[in-house]
Amino acid sequence: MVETTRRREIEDAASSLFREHGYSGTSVRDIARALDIQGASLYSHVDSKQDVLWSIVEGTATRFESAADAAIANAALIANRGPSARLSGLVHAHVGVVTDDVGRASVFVHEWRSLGSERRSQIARRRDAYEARFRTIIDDGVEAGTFGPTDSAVTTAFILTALNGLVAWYRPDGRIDPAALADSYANLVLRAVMGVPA
Amino acid sequence: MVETTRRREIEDAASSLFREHGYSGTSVRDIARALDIQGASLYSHVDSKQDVLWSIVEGTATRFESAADAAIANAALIANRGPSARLSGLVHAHVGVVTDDVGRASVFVHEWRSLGSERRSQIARRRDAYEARFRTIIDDGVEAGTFGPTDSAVTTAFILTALNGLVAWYRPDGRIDPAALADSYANLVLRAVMGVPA
DNA sequence: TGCGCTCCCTAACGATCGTTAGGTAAGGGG
DNA sequence: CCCCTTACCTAACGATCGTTAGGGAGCGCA
Repeated sequence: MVETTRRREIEDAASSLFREHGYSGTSVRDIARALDIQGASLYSHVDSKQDVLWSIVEGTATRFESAADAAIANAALIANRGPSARLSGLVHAHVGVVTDDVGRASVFVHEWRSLGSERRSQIARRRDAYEARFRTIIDDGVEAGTFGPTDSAVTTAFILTALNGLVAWYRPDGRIDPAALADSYANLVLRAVMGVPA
Repeated sequence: MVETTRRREIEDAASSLFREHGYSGTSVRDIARALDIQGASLYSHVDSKQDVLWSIVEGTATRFESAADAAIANAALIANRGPSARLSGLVHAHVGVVTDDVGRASVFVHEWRSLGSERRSQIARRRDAYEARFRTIIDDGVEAGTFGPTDSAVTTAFILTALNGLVAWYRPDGRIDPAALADSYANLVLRAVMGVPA
């Protein structure tokens, strides 16, 4: 029930199981088996299965928000950075959070639907606010003429789903360096929003 | 057990339930309730719950493949179409399949992991082949100098996850016309792959 | 009229689900 | 030495899971 090392191990095991089989495809006994204990023993550390999901989702949401905050603060520090640099910063931040812990990021992206309705709508609101950061920058860029004219809602959705799609294929033991990946993704995103189409 | 109208109604109901709650989050009795019959009555039309999932996934895989085939055949017909036009055709085809039936497309994208291992790996193979069509065109474009230099594996993953991300937010009753959406997405993809970064 | 076919029913099966109750063994601090 | 805490156990609960068995109502065709 308290925050211990064991609690983190439980959430780590749950993250990779939730990622692979989904929340409802994973039983409490599955999580316990990954830790070599009995299903009922989990309840010494955890209030409920929902409680575990919530910890993972809430914590990851906060990590995304903090990373975006830092990126924006950093852009403000180096004064007068344009929409391109700010968008690039957001992309780097987002990719960084994903590559830092793909399991938890994947659960955040896909399994928040399994939350109870109050918590689910809280996450939905925070997601909308997060998405608005991207859309605002895009609107700014379009207005300034830095970016080509677009439907900013569609463009934002395109970009964010592409970023979140990382959780579907990124593997930390793969051949791709996280920093290089963030650069590639930032370039793809920037080219997509900049002017002059085909 | 045979292909009837009822069978299609079952798969339609199952698609939207699988989309909303996932395969293992949806019970046979849930599907039946959507059709106002008893859970056990489904088994007059269906061999198993897995059978329903397989029909949806397999059928949708075929629709994606056919649409891509048609797009490529069309590009070959109008001789000498370059990588840009061919990539644009693939994007239009993909978006068309998604907007045509978001429920089934969503199940295809997310729930194929719930298939048994033989069927799951069959779908994985067909997905790889489908993805290769995109990557081949991108490689061609890079070689021809039409597209900017990139890691084509990363770029392909970026594009395909962005396209598949449509199932997360597209609503057929929304304000967005499917044809206009396909155009927007094709433009975003083309700009992303074309040269001259930020 | 009667036969078969389609569609759906109730009842029940064994398994598994999340969760609770109550107990035990080990270790550290008074 | 005793006590408290931490970490785990076994056993069991009621609910729900996918699925099967067997039967009945309605319709079309002989």
